[in-house]
Amino acid sequence: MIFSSKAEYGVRLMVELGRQSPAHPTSLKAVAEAEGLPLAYLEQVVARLRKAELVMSARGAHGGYWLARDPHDISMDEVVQALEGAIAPMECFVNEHTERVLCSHEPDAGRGCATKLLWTRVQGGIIRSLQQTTLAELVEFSRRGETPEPTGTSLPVARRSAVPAPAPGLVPST
Amino acid sequence: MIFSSKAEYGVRLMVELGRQSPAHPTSLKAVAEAEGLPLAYLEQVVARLRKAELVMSARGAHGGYWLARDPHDISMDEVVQALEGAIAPMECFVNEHTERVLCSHEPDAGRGCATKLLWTRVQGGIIRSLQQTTLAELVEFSRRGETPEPTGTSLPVARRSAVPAPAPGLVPST
DNA sequence: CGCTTAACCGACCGCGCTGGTAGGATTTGA
DNA sequence: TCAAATCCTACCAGCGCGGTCGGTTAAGCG
Repeated sequence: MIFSSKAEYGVRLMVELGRQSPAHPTSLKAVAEAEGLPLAYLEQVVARLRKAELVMSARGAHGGYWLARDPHDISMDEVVQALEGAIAPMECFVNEHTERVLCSHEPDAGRGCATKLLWTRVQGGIIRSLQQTTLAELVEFSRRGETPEPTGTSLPVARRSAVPAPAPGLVPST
Repeated sequence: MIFSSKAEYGVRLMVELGRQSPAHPTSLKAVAEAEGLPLAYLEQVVARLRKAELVMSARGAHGGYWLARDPHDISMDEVVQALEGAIAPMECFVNEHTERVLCSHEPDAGRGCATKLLWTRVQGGIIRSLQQTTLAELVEFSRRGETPEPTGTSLPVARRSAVPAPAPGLVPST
């Protein structure tokens, strides 16, 4: 799997906060009950969002969390990165050293590294998808149960068939 | 990380086979030595490619492996899928049931699932990147050490700046 | 025929990460 | 002073990853 539960829970938490008015803080307990998630684990998740300054917090009774910025100004690549760490297709993209997998992705002897080309394209595809989605979109989507534009923030959609359909048979083996 | 070493090794193996003339089989040992990979582990990797009918094999002395099809007709999403299994951002995309992470991605009560929208877009981004890359491209890239078109199979490249640069600061925390 | 090469197969295994839980300390409002 | 909440650290079981090992079968060669 590409993303861990931290990403799932964290995004849901952000959406939940986005659904609230930013005036009053929302307690984690409320979110945990609304989404059916373990409270103690949510604490770890929200800590990452706080360190990334995506949410703010108030302690004590009637404390809680709220979005640090307008949902329209929060792109999901920030959120996912805060939760998951670096978005990289292979280990060597983030840790040049200290890795197990044998990887000669350095530009060795002028010969191009074919796999690095591939992974770089994939990384670009992922990051673009995340950057083009704002938290506001997800909040709105969670309100209506309907399908908005399938991709892109507010780009001229038009050519829907350019996307070759999210893979016809992409959930088979293993 | 998104991909495991199986993907890395498997893709390298496919590129290596693509560099050979398809007439005579290449032994795993030769590939292992050329790429500096553990032979015994490569066996497991190539077994997946064989089951997916991407490579063919001959046993016995002077046996080995070769590509089952022309590199131009092999898109990398087939290869990666054979190696990694389903390309899914979250567990529930592949196993509707039998999962640990709490995930209510079913269309529950008409309310849209915001995270599923996001993960679907990401999945689309990945799969598009993989589909648009052919093995032939990687083989050619491994011959010349130079950078060809940064993305797209053989599309009119032109607008390179359409890609918002593979993330400026996307390798920080964790 | 026997030797060598190499594909094929299945069992095993250490390590690190994931997905939590437990318990407490601190801050704030009532 | 009590309750509600954030905050922080430590701990833990399970399992997937990245291999290794040993053996079997099949084909070429002298």
